[in-house]
Amino acid sequence: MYQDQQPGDDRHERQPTIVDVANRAGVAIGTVSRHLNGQSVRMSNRDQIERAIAELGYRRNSTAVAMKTDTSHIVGFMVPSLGEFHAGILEQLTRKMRLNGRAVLSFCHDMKPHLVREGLEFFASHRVDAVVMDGEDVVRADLLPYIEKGLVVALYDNDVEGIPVDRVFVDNRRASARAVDHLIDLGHRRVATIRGNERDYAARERLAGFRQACDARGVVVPPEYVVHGNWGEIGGYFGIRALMELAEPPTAIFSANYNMTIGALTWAQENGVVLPRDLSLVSFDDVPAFKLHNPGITAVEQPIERLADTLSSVLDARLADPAVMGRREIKVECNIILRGSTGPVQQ
Amino acid sequence: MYQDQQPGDDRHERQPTIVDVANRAGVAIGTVSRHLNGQSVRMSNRDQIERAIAELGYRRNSTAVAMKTDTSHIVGFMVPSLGEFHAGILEQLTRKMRLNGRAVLSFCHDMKPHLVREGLEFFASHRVDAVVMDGEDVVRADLLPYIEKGLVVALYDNDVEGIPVDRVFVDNRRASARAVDHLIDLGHRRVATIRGNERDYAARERLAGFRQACDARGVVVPPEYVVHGNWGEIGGYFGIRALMELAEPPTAIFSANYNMTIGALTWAQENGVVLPRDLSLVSFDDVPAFKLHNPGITAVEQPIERLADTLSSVLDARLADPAVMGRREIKVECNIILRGSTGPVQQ
DNA sequence: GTGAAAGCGCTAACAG
DNA sequence: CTGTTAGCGCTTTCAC
Repeated sequence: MYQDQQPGDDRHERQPTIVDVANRAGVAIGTVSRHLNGQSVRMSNRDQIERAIAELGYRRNSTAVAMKTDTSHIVGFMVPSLGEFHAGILEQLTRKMRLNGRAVLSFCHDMKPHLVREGLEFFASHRVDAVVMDGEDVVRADLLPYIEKGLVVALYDNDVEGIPVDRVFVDNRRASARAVDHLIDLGHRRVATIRGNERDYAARERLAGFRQACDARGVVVPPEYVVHGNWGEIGGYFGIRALMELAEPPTAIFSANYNMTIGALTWAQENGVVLPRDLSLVSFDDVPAFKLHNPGITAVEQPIERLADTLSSVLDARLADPAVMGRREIKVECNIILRGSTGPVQQ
Repeated sequence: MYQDQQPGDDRHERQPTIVDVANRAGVAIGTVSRHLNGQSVRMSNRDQIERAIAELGYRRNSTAVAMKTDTSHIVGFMVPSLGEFHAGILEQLTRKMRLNGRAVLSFCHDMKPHLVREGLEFFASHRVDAVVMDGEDVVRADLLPYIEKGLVVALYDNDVEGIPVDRVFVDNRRASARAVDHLIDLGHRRVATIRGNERDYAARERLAGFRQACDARGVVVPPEYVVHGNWGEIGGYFGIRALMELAEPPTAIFSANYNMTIGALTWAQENGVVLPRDLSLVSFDDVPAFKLHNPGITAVEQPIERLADTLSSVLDARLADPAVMGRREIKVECNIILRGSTGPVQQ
């Protein structure tokens, strides 16, 4: 049934182990292990070991290490999907983690509860050192038991309240307020927003920022100036339409994310609304397409690299000593990139 | 120095193991293991085991399994960076792999040889089932030893010739030829290209497609109509400039990737070149920004989902039986998305 | 079917 | 410093 095990067979010939190295170097495996882990070893032995390793082509079996030490040097990354923002975070996270010898295992849950469970289960059973995730609402119920079992998790982008984890967010509220301030500075008084899904923390914060800026400057916002875009492109498309078909349409719009902005732009283009003459538009999230667009889109830029940096240092600290410090919540600031889509109010 | 180990301490209380389950269920660990692996077990035992698992909150330790079986159910994914294309592949790959209980571990090598070595080393030592990677030229030298040691790898996007691995590409040549055909159909005779880095297989193929289409239609391509864009945005920017400042500038350009197209578009915008009146432009790679651009950019769409699908079935087959089948090279077709950036030649 | 037992490759005591 | 040894949690013989 099975092929004969010819010597020199194409199948894996057993990889050399620490035992082989020890034998060849004429020392005990303990010594090899110590050397491998950077502890000091008599110099002559060190050379012997190095030599044996090179000759054998020995490569440490990290699964064995993981099993023994209960740390895998892998961190899990769980997101709904890998659009520009999350992909950017993943890329930077990968870079940062690599400095501590860790790699990132990714999982997309597509907003489906059974998939978040499956992913969490995978992570936990593979003993990832930690998991970083977008705090979608769908994860709340499932997350808690893992955390109680000792899983280290860090949330970003979105919050799930009431669970004891570290958090790294952008200062959604402040950045939104500043973006809206910019609109008001330009003389706009009829300013509207296309908002994200209300069950998301980020959406609530961005809306709060919008309101805060308007209130502070005495700009009143009629209820019909707040439309739901539900984070998506079509939401943006119909959102702007609802706004522009009002008897008294806004002269400026704050769109709470990239996708909705794309939708809004599409509608504007189709309907001959020219920016910034007929309408000023500012978007949360900056993406390459906005720079290229004519006119360029004024946008709130999330500092992806800093987010990933922060995430990774929070995790490093937490992993170095899981118990010592209280839960942290860090907010990082955004930049506002001024481009041509916003201009003085006309009239 | 250390905290007292209070019972109920916040630190990990030892997770239940298969032994605990066996004890609680009153069977031997072998029986539990068999049940866990889907082999048949006496029904009464099955129930006992299930029960014990539930009560204990037992979770299989995949690192132990990995060590024992020498398969981790993890596949490595190595790319230079996570731009739109690679991120898309990763996302789909994640989805596909999940169906077979695998997850994807990613690593960005930033085109630095020492990082590709580090990544490969990480993958190998963690005993990934396979690695899928963009066949960048930088990996060639390092890859071979791993393959000889039995590492399963699949290449996509770009080739590294002369190594025994599976390959999944887009039909770069054919797709390019079709895109250029479209230009010629529109009456263009002065057609130029901004090409990618010549050490890359994809760049060579796309150029070959360009040439092939021109030759077939009797369109002669003067040497100065082939400019090097080196895959990047600035390459595209200066590439189009070189072309348009020619005494006899082209009336149509085929840009060999997304980044160079962005650069070209930027220059065109800055210099009052309006598409498609003054110039027709077709790009390899389709990205969201192209749909939004005014006019929309005619582009070759790489079928990301199909690529990932194919990659994952090739790997499934290979992993099911590493020896049985010869190396495979699969080419998948692209779609050409016609938009407003290409039009009949003017004059 | 099942239980007992032998490891997988490694780390971390432990005694020297 | 070093060698020896006891496991980590699991799969997989091997008898029964």
